[in-house]
Amino acid sequence: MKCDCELCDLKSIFFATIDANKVEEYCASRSEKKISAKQIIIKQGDPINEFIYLKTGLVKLYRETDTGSQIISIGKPFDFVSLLSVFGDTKYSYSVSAIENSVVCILDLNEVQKLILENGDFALQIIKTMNKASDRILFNYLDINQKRLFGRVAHVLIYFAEIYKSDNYDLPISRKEISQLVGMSIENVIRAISDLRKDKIIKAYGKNMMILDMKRLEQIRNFN
Amino acid sequence: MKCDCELCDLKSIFFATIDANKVEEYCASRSEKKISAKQIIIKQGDPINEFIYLKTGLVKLYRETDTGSQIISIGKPFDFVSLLSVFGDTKYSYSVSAIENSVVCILDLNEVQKLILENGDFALQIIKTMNKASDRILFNYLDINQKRLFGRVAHVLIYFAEIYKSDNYDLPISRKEISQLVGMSIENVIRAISDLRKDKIIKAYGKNMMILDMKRLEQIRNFN
DNA sequence: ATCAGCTTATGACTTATATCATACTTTTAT
DNA sequence: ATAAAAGTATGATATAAGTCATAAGCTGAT
Repeated sequence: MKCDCELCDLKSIFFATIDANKVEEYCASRSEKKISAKQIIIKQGDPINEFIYLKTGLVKLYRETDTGSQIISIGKPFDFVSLLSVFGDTKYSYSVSAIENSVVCILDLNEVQKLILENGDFALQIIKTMNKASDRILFNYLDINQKRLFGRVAHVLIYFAEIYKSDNYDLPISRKEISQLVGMSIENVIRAISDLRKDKIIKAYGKNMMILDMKRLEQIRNFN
Repeated sequence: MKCDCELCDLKSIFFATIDANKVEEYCASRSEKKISAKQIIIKQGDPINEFIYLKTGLVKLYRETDTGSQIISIGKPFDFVSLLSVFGDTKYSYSVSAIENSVVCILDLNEVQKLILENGDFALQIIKTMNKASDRILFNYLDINQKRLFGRVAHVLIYFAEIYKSDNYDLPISRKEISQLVGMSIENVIRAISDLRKDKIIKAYGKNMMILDMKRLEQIRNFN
């Protein structure tokens, strides 16, 4: 199997840090797995022995708590989905499931560790990439937490508009999942979406989402 | 300057991964800096060119936002205080200041990077340590966010009891800082502490904090 | 084709938290 | 030593969010 993803961070790191002939070797050792929407990729409590990143699709990182499910982050193509605790723990403390049909690339964790041990350039690049990624998750969380209901919902709607690079897209997650992502009750999330619709800031029909007034939506995100 | 901290993670990593004669070299190249309480160690926006960890004392990692100051985490001895974004960004996106008189160890970031490039064992250990540390910050944050006012305040009081390994300690931070740490208003944090005192779960006089009924406080943390 | 179960939706009501006002205490600066 | 500023404290009130109840619309399994 060849590494043929144009934008793959890991491939970029491979090519930037490993001899060309060895790259093939690593690329060949990886495996690809198709995951259909709603299927689980990583289960909280499972032993960590793979290094997984997302090739195409969309996934959610979440954890089960006494009070329900809490979504930690949405994983986009080329995100390291096994990012959290992959090198720091032996068991996953969170789950990952596909919210769209997805393809993940799977490398043996030992192989990646061996590469880190043997190749300093690779190690440094991995550190940089992971550091950046975990920062993004944390600061995104800190940002959301500063906001109130409407700001949080607006944040999510704009977030997906950026992922899909369009103001008209199909929401990949349910209202309930939005509520788990922003930490508000499902009823209030639905109400907020309804109100935004009534104010003609969005057009929302079921999963279909159309942002009619991005300026105002951004204001709501920034000031609510 | 020698590395003489019994529990220093970095020293442990040095000794576990570097030739004994080279360890001395790295230990010598580091510098120690005394920071008195309330002094700033890292300022949001500053360029990142040092790798800093805490030798003694206590620090807070925080960031300034439109709505005020948000405390991200409390740094304990041997925590990497420049953990976030140190390898992933060029400028600090948060500040660090001492909440007790502290001593930090400072290494040149280039030296650490060189070490990562040259020494795979060192690289892997650093990745593991940092991965673990940033996980702890994120999951602590996720935990707090599941709780309501009383649970959050109880969480903080128990947190410091664990740091000081005692049920009777002086709070290193003000009520206001607790409010910035748990994301609730200062008045309600004060009220919660007052109520816990009235219920004889704690004895709080100014900064002095004495946990009288740890069982109940833990219950409050876990179920509120 | 139909029923069960989930999602979306909305209203009524409750509760948690924020905000405002005020007072007293402690710390800091001059 | 004293004034100013910051921290602690508490009550009253406003507001945001949660919860409960109910219903209509989808979706998936049999």
